[in-house]
Amino acid sequence: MNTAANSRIDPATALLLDRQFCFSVYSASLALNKLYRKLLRPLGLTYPQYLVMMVLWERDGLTVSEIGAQLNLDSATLTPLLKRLETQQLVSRARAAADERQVIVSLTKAGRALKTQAGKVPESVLCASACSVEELTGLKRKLDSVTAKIAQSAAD
Amino acid sequence: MNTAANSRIDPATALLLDRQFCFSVYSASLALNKLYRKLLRPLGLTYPQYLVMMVLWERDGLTVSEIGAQLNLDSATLTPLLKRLETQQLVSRARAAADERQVIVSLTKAGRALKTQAGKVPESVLCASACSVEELTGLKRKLDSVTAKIAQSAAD
DNA sequence: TGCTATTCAATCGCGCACGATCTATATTCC
DNA sequence: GGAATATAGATCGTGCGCGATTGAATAGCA
Repeated sequence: MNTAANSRIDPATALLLDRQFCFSVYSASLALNKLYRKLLRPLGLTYPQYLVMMVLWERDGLTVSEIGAQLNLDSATLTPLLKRLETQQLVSRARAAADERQVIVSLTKAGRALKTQAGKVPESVLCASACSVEELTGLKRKLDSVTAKIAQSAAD
Repeated sequence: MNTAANSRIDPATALLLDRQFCFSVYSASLALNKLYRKLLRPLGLTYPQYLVMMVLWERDGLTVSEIGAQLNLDSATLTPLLKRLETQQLVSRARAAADERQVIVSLTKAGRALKTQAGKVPESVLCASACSVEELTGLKRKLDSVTAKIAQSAAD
């Protein structure tokens, strides 16, 4: 299907072309991170911490694995992050009674309260992008489909 | 222009919408990183190291700042990374005679030789994406334009 | 010329990501 | 019930990113 297109690539320019798309994603990610750093500083959150909080705002009392499944992160990343949120009194962690292997992560009152403060963040980001919701949605869909393919290739 | 669209956003769904686009970029970046980790393992490089090598393959003998300008990275990130490349004997670092503040980064013979080995990487990534060059180019262009806006907002 | 301001790289501290390993609990199957 | 297996989290080591600071070299200017 795209074999014709692929096979026509000049190896010399490929080292540039390749850099362009992947590097774009890489740069976009770093730029977003910087923007979020600025926007989230008042809340005392990093972007990954904000992601975890969003997951919990949507549904409280999840296990570490359940959070990880939504964010594609494993316990090696989440455990320390959750401990930091716990130190900030935004969440509490407790072993599940039914299955002592699991740790249930729950929002504290302060954690729930933070949701209100976070309300302005999405609008700020949207505004910073100078894009319409439709544009971003379209871009997201395409990006997601590429990510799915990439993730599959990375897996095996 | 998109003010109308922006002002119509329901704050409750915004916390989801927002996550969708930015989270897509974030996830794409992590997924690409994992793919590159696999592809670059034989070369002994990480993705950021590979980026630096690509910059040098294109033009050798740059200063740390010049490399940083192309990759949007500063010396706090690059200095340790370059030291690791130096340890691997892929680059050498030397203070510039003309301006002792600058450090010139040069490819070693092994560093230059690595370019050949890296030749297959871009094709592998393109293949993994299951996209045509045209699709990726289009996606890149849109992403870059958003990134430029985001970076500007993050700056001030 | 001398003094200040700027620039460049290095360093420090912190927080991700993640491959690999470890421990404790739960499940399975005999 | 008990041994083998599987699962959930925690831990360890390494490598980014980056805000903030430092130290050295240069540029600029009175």
